[in-house]
Amino acid sequence: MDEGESSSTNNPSRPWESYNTVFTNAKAGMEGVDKEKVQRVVYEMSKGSKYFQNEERKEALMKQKIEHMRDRCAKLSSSDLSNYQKVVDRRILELEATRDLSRVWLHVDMDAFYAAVETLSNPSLKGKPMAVGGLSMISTANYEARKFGVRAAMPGFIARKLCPDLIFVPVDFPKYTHYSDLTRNVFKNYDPNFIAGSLDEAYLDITEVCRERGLSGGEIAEELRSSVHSETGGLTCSAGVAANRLLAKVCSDINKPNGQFVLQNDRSTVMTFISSLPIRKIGGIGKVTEHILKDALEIKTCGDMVLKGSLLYALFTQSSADFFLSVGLGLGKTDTPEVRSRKSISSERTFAATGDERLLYSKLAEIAEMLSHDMKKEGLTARTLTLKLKTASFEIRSRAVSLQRYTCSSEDILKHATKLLKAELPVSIRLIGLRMSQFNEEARHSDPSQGTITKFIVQKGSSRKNLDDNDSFDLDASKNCLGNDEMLSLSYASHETSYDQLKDVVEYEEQSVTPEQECKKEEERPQVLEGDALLRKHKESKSETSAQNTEAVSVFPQMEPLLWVNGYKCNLCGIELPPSFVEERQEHSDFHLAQRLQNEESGPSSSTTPPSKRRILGKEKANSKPKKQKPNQKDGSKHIPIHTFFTKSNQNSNDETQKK
DNA sequence: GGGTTAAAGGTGG
DNA sequence: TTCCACCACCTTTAACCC
Repeated sequence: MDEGESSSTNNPSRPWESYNTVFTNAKAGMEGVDKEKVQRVVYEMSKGSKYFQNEERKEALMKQKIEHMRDRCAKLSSSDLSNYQKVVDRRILELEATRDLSRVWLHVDMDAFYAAVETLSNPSLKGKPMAVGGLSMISTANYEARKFGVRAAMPGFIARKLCPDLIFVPVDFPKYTHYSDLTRNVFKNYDPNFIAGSLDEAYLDITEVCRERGLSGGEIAEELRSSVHSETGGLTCSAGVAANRLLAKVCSDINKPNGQFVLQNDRSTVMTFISSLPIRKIGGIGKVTEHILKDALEIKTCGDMVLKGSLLYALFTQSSADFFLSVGLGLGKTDTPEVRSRKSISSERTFAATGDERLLYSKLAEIAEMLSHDMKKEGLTARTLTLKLKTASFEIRSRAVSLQRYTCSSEDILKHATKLLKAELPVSIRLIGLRMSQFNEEARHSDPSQGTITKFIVQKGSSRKNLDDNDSFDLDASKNCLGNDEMLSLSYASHETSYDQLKDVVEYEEQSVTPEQECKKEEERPQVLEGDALLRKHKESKSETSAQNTEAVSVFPQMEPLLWVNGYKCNLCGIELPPSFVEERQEHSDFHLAQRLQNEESGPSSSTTPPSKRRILGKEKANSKPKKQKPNQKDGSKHIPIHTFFTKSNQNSNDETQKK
């Protein structure tokens, strides 16, 4: 048994054979590669590194998982299995009933897209091995480079070892976006509602086009590919045509590059095709799942998934088993889904591993700034912040917190990210990432293409209703920045974030501000301008010249002065506007004036007084103390659950058999 | 008990 | 000589809340 498994042939003289790298797998474009050489080079260059050690750790974990699954498998009685088989039989009938062979789907995939675009704009690269990316990581390699075993997601230094003449070209996203747009212009002629998977691939429902023009799916694919070639000035793509998207995607890979494959829409053709297809060809089945299915259940082809359905339903969750079974039947999505909007936005950076807290905090500040910038660009506010860390030993940690308000301000992000990071120290880190999720859906549809945030505020400010709506983007943006007293110290620090300031913020908060207090403070604040320490300070020193770090650019009569802190940040709402944005600054001043006038006109109880919604939000999280006290992970004995992904909890499996 | 949140992990481009 | 990215999606589990 298991002769074919590299993981189980442990030949001490050829240790690389057991190193499970993803760089020699069954993906396209690697035919004729000396796989053993690639494997050996990758192994030699990786051996002993921290990365390698982590890979070994993960490998061991996976083996444990497989062992665990084998155990459970062995414990299944024949009556368990026959019960599960009944479940499978029923599910097969249900799934068969959903089979739709009436649609024609086409999957287009550009060939070595980034590399091809670079060659187009620099023809001297033609015929030479080339990779887009850098020494740390490459994004794409052209087909000349692939002959050496160089491929996407391979570290550049290994790629150069495999192919010493490899030419590195830096990534140029705007260029790829331009060419991607050209291809999409072609796609929409065939399906205006096509689904863009990424810059270089798309799914098209060509059912109607085929019918209207009396052409086959294959003929349409030929025409489309030729059109892409001419419209882009020479880029080639591959296509797959089949009854659903899952199959079409598999098919587009078959005759890559610059080819296509058509799978006829009849059940027996589909079943023949799928039954012998290696499971790894299916999108969603990666290295780990492949390994588990092969080594624990001896499932190698999609056909095996149907044959061993009872095991799948016994050992995996319902949704995983359903997925596997539908794959085995050659089923896939045939509808055109609603336009999906993003669920999260993130930014992360890798750097030389360090445990230096100052350095880490300053990296964190940079990333918070980048993330905030991206969010503002897209007009997004969100309320769940996740800190991601990769330790020097490549262990990934994530820590999340849900905030009381939607925000996109770098100060808010940094404040909470700092708290999360602080709890992890001391630790040596090589990557920090920040992600924001749980978007404010009401605000996200606002037009992010506006010139400035100020303009946006002014526009919306013309409507009282909008002004009073606490969930609208404008007020959130300003209130977020007005938030808490302690945040002001951050505002000052934001240009040049100082470790000591950050530290103070965190310590101050922990000592004196509970979430409940934060809520209360918000409710007590009758209007935007009050309850703010900095403002009070300004009131006291109204007649004096501005403080050292501030610059008065506009003073309204009978009103607190509008100051630009550090020369660029509004002290009333925290919005950032460089001095050169003269017009925008004037508009911004007008906005605050208008708001003040409105407040005076309608009395202190109206306008921006927090209504019920905000209170609910506050209440929701009023007791959001650290929910669980995670076991201390700094002692090196970090617990990692073994039977997590995909596996059902052990003790339930028998009960469930009974139930069914 | 059902819904929500946090944490971890897999996948793909 | 150097020594493995960045981003977004999804699923699962456990803990917690009402």
